[in-house]
Amino acid sequence: MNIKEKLAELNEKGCTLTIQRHAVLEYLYANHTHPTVEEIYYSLKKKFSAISKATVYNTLELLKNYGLIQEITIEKGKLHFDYEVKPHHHFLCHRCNQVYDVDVEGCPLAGKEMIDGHKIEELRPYIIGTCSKCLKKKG
Amino acid sequence: MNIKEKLAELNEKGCTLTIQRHAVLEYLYANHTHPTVEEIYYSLKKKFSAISKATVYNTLELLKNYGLIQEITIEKGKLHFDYEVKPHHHFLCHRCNQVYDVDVEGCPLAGKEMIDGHKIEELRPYIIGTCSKCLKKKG
DNA sequence: TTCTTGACTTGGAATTGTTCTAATATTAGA
DNA sequence: TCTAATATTAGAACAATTCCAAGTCAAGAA
Repeated sequence: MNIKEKLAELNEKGCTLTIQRHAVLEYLYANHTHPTVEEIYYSLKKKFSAISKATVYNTLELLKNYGLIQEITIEKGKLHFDYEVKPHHHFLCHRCNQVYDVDVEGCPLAGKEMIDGHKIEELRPYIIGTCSKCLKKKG
Repeated sequence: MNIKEKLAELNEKGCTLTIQRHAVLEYLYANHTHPTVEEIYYSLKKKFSAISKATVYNTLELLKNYGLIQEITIEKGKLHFDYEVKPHHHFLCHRCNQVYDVDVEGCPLAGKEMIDGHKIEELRPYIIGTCSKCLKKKG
């Protein structure tokens, strides 16, 4: 889903499209690197020096609740965010703390609505390890 | 793996078996409810009134590094721990914040060592939703 | 056993990440 | 343009975790 579609959806659903909200969504659209809240905040500060951390948190929460972005809890103690909401695996390198997308086919949970009597609402398939770049450094 | 085997493994590897470390491992062995650090700390306080939070954190980190327990980052902002280290899915209910084990067969990552050039060291397959108990409450 | 050294634990301070709050600013509709 | 509702701001408050210095304990040497 491109950014115009997401903005249109927000608009349709009656969400006020402030410049800050636009900026946060735009930032995630331009940076598919799974940034942390801190990274988003400091990057936006460069353009909108008055933007507040609370606004960044509120906006991320709002976009998440509209189903337009994805929250990632792969790294302990801090949140990452992803523009892409289609279910896909995330890989965290415990050396450089970079989060990568990885493609895994054949997940048995795909499309499932219930498991053990619990209602499935979101999949968060995470993998921890050492990324290709850090493997090379090792030598 | 039962607790005696884990204690033996610690001993073999030259890890000092203090009463605090024993207590933390014992607590996880007796409570397969995926407790948070806070829950572990306050439960142990009842028996060992002098135990410090730092020791609980240090011990959990140590046991994790020995591969004897598992850290769970399913809930934002806080850690849960699991005595069981065999890969299995965890389900977080976003209403009651309870973490459940769920059984999912046929994970395509099982046994895999590499993905996209990254070295896989740990799988963290998480699912978010509403648990069976909370689904009943809803009505 | 006593001594010594290194490892472990403690309590509290410091740090980090997130949420809350009250005041101000902006928006959309009348 | 006015009004009421909503959004943003700055900083305080809060929660989870890590750090630190001091004291304690454990294992091996004498």
